[in-house]
Amino acid sequence: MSNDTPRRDFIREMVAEDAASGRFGRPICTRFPPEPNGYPHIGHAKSICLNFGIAREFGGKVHLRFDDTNPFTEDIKYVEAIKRDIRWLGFEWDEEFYASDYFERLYEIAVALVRKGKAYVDSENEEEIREHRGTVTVAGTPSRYRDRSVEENLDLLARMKAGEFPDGAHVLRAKIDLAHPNMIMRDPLLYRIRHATHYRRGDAWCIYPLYDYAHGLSDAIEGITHSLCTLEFKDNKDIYDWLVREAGFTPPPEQTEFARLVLDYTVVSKRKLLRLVNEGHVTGWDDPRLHTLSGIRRRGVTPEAIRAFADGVGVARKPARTEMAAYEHAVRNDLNMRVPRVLCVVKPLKVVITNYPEGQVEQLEASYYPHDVPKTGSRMVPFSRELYIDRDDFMEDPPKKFYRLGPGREVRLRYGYFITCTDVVKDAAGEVVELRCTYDPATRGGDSPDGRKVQGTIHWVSAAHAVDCELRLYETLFTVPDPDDVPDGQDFTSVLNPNSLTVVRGAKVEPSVAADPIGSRYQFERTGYFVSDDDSKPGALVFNRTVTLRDSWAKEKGKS
RNA sequence: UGCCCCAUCGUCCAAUGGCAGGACAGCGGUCUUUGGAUCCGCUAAUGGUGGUUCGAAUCCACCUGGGGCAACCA
Repeated sequence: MSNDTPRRDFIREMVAEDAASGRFGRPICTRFPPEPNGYPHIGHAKSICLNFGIAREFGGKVHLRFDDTNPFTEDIKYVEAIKRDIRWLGFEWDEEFYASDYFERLYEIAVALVRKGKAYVDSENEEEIREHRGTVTVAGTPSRYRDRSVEENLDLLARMKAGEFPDGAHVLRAKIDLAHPNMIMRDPLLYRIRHATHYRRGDAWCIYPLYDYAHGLSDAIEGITHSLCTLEFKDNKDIYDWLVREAGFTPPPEQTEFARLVLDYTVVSKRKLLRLVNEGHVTGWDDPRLHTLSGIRRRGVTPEAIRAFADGVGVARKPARTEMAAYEHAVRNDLNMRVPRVLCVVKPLKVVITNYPEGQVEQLEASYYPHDVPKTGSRMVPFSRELYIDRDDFMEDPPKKFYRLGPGREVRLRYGYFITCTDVVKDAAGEVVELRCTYDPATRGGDSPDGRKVQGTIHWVSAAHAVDCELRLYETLFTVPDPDDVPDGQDFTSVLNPNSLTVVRGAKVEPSVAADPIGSRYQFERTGYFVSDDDSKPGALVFNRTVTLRDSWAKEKGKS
């Protein structure tokens, strides 16, 4: 786990109390209950960390339960993706369950409710039911079928199950109160008819329980103690409690709500993700610009970083938005201690070292890690007469605070030599195409014996040895923190960031990385953290920028 | 408009009737063979009005503001 002394949020305090008092007479048991109809995202990660974390911290168990009660939308491919992503995050469930395995038990409970007069078959159509439910300010009115006899209800329910009726002909509803101030309690629907093939149960069933019915009872059946969900289910707690009580579960599991994670500049709803994918705004569910766990993974973020981020965000009841800076901090903080540094030139500018012997190649030792990272290792990087540096590291007419190369200036080539720019070569259009420099042979490795200081250190590669690569530079997918906060008549697609992806071809990376496997992470010194992409091939390397380095020069530039 | 939930630095989270604190961001400095990292310092908050109390961010009332609920979705 990423932390040994987890923050005591209000949920953990409650669980600690319940564990100490023995309230449930059994070990703490939580659950993660995804519906297998989409890919897990950063918001799920918070819930996973909470539920799995609590089970671990309190010596309890955690169940992975697929809430697969809607045959229209669910698919086995999503259960595989969800399992893969939970494991990637670093968690393993104690038990794996499916709500669809409880269909028989759930049906028995429904029959019992009918027998008790607590549920009835309603034969009004969808529209009538909606109308009769009333509104938030006006009470609903009972269905004309509400007072059917127990016998008739039992008969109808059995025939619904037997497949005698078409979709929509009848529903099973709890008999509570059509005037209830909580809309959820106005005789909520328990079962609907769906002649559809379920991805696990096939055609065994043609009636399917709704969320409110299946969820609480599934918790109760499994002996869940703490059922943690997001704020929007607060009103559903009434029906949750009603059902587990009517079904006779004691002590009943307790639902507690917390605020979902909302990350600035992102969207995670399945509907919106689907549109982004289908309309081609992104390349797929694992597009590195998306905050699906598959996108995050492809972007090069580690599970440890996500866990640290989730811990840092905390758990509370207040709906909140989290700044992207907090996320990026967690990512950099993790990568800083983890990945080797290598040299990569993004926009190459040729440099000829005029006093360096033609044809000579030196191998210079370059540490993989800076002095303050407790890891060791190094590789040799070739140095020769013709190099590339980044265009951004040269200015013909540099301002005072620009510490890099300019005419007549001396800088250090990282792990290399001090060089001084003597000439600037331009093409017919006046663009700088080459720099001519001299090097100081006494500064090999980057130190000058005479104690002479240079302002700047820049990265470089040897022109003849560097490997061409493609860089994919990502920015936020949206231009505004809240992509749903747009003028009337527009939606989140109107605030897509046209610069969310910049593909750089012809970048030059040092040869040491040429044969590394896909998924290898690096810091390209002074540029950012990168990971080799799934598309990367030997001879056609592709790197995703996971996150930039903090850049105080960019800030300084912005001031003027 | 009925019911429910919520309200602390710019952001996120603490303080559980007794000195409002941490993290991120920002600003300034230190250090530096990454304008990275580190280290140091600074800025910055209890939505409002009443009440209870020796004492209120905390308890109560009202107000204001934000969010959720009227799918045969979850």
